[in-house]
Amino acid sequence: MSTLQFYNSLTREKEAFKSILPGKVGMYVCGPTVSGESHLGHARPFITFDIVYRYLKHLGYQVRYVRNITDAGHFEEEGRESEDKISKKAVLEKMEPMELVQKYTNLFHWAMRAFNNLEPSIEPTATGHIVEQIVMIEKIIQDGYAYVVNGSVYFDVEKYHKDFGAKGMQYGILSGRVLEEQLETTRELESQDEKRNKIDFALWKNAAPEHIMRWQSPWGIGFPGWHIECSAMSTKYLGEEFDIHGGGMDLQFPHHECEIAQSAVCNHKIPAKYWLHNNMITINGKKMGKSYNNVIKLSELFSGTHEILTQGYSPMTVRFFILQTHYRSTLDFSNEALQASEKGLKRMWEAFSYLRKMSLSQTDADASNIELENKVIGILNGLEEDMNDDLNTAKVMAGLFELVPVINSIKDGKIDRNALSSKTLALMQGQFTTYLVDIFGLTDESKQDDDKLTAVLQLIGEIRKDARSRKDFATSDKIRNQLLAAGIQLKDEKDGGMSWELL
RNA sequence: GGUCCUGUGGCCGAGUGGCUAGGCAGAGCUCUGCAAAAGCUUCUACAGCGGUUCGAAUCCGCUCGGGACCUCCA
Repeated sequence: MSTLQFYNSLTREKEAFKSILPGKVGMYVCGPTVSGESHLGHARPFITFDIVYRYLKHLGYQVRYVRNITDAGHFEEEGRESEDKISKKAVLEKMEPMELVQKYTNLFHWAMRAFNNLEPSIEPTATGHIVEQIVMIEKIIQDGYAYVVNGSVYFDVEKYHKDFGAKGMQYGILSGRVLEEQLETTRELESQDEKRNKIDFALWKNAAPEHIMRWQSPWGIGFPGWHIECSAMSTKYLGEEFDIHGGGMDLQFPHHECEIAQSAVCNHKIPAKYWLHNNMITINGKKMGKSYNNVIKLSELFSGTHEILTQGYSPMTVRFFILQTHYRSTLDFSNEALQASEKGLKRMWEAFSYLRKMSLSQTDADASNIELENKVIGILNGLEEDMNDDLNTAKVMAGLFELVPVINSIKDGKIDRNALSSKTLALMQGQFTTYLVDIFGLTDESKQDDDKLTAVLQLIGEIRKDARSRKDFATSDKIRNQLLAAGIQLKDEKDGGMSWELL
């Protein structure tokens, strides 16, 4: 029996996972900023952590999964025009900011459902937790690690680093950055610097009159800084110290580093034990991002309406594509790669469909092919080990694929049904279901055919069968070709039967 | 410029000292009236150079290439 291991960004090594409370896990994952439509890049963390969530549940843990919605505007970098990207776009689109946020939240949820991601236990919004954030900021000010300037509040990174570094919580502990170097290398920013130090970050930002998203605070009217919401909400719902904090690698610095500093001041401890970061999806080797102008929105991805795409890719194809790679590797997007996933998934799913419907004999006869039996059992038992090894979904998938020819050969009669014992066949059914359905969250995407269509096709199938038995291939081919043109593909099975697929 | 990661066959992508990844594509064969599907077989690898070792894709060094973060970002 292997045990679950995670690569912990905090310690930079693989560690055995042990929950703080036996049997219970608290997990916080940074959610989307709903100022725009979700894109392909968003698919990765939310599918990755959906797998983490599903796997922990599979292992029997009771998991509280918190994933926030960032719906409060974040300011841009100091030195640029100070603006809130949500409110800016709201003006452009002539919408209420909350209306805009709601629209993109809905779209995000639509995409998550399409991917068959389980809903988090709690999905808190930043705007719904302004009070908690203000309380936290007040505490940080009280303790002397933040200062107020012109209605804004900034975190004093240098003071924090000096005091908490002595307690083993230095600024840079997560990202491996050395503060002294940061102080030297941080770029010179233009003008109006209210901050004592360039690396200080905002906890609260004074809102200019034209700024639409605004709240009353002890320091005037403004809005929260871009890291405090996660600290406030994770503490509220998971406690001062919880098990897992997840997100994309790009959030490691500064976002998660700042979260640690804020929480450390308030709670005197690093908020999470295990920090998990998924790697990026790249397009032609470049990270996808707003600033690269190569963003494929999820709606475009599914429909194929983007100039990079030669066709649309279904949510399950995308999910499968992501699972075929380890989550800490970069994943390069291309039409070729997605088409490979589409075909691979189809083959896997068809084998699985046959396997799950296979009725097993009740007898306990031994396998007639011991070698094959042992090979199959070896692969099936190895899946858990691969999954426990920092969620090596790619390797699990490879193991399952090795069994596909076995299943198909049984189906085609090329391998005798008795080659494997019923016990092993049952194990195979169980493991395929567990991994593909329960843990990987894959679903059947084949178009549903209704009863009437089934009856019609059965009739047509019989007519065609008669024609074939008379060697009237002109008729049988006409039936097959015309149905294909109508989007129904007929397949003659080995056993003389016929199956069809709606294209 | 600083910090870090990475370079596997036509494409995607596991693997971290000796043992096969896997998917897709290509080729051949089998089955089939034909097709589709499926099965079997098969080809093209570990960026380059040097070192450590009985043995390296895997460890070390250098060279070259790619990327991430340092700024909103999944």
